[in-house]
Amino acid sequence: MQEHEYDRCEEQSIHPEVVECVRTQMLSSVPSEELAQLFKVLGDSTRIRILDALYRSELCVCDITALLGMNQSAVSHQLRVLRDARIVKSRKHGKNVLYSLDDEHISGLVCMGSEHVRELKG
Amino acid sequence: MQEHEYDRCEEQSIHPEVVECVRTQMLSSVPSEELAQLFKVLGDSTRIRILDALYRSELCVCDITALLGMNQSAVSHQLRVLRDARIVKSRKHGKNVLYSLDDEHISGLVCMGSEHVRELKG
DNA sequence: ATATCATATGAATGGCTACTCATATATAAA
DNA sequence: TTTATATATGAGTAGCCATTCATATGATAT
Repeated sequence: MQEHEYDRCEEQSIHPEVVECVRTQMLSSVPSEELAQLFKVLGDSTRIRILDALYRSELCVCDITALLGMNQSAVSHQLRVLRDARIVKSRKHGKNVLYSLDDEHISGLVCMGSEHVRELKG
Repeated sequence: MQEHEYDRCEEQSIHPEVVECVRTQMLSSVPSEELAQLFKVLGDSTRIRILDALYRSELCVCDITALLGMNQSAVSHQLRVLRDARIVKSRKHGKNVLYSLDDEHISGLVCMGSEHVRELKG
């Protein structure tokens, strides 16, 4: 995250040197589609609430359903999205399926995101 | 993130005590709608690419447009989304408008997210 | 085996959103 | 002032996605 003096702007509409420099760095960098996919999965309040709950305890589907006051089918669909993204994992226990967070990065992301949100208001 | 022994599951479909306990903690917790909104903004590859570029240098709109090889209008629309979420900020410089990241949390989120993505493949 | 309970899933749908096109605004240059 | 350039924005549209409904699967108990 360097500083740039923008005296170059005066002459041309674009600044090919800067653009080329940044382009080079970007190429070896973020796989944007997959990263966006991860954030997309986190970008739904139902899924955030599920993660918020699972952060506090391993829970079965009907518990989550009760917690959120939602349709069981809707919850299962969202759990599938979270499972596919390997954000949560599940294990069978009798008739129940118990869900829990699969990765420490995720709680980190949620914490850091919450901080950002908190600061925007404060 | 406590452990739970799930012997309770046998008798009833739901476990009211656990649910109530988790519910209490959740109430004083994440404002899920706003947090989801933040992640939703990050959940688009065009916007991720813009952030990836701005992480490396302050850039004007036409530079970003050239970098992404996209319609200028599309870029401006996405910059607006990022600006509204206070993820990027802008300043005028002659005819140009220079954009840069507004918040350190964001680069942190992108880094942590990238790590998650990287581990899923590795 | 049958009934019941917990979870998963396919199809249908309404709402949202990223992009395009056309155009407006704003700044600078001639 | 006129012209050109940079950016912003409103309307329109196509594609995506969260939820619901109906149903399937799978496990336990009777």
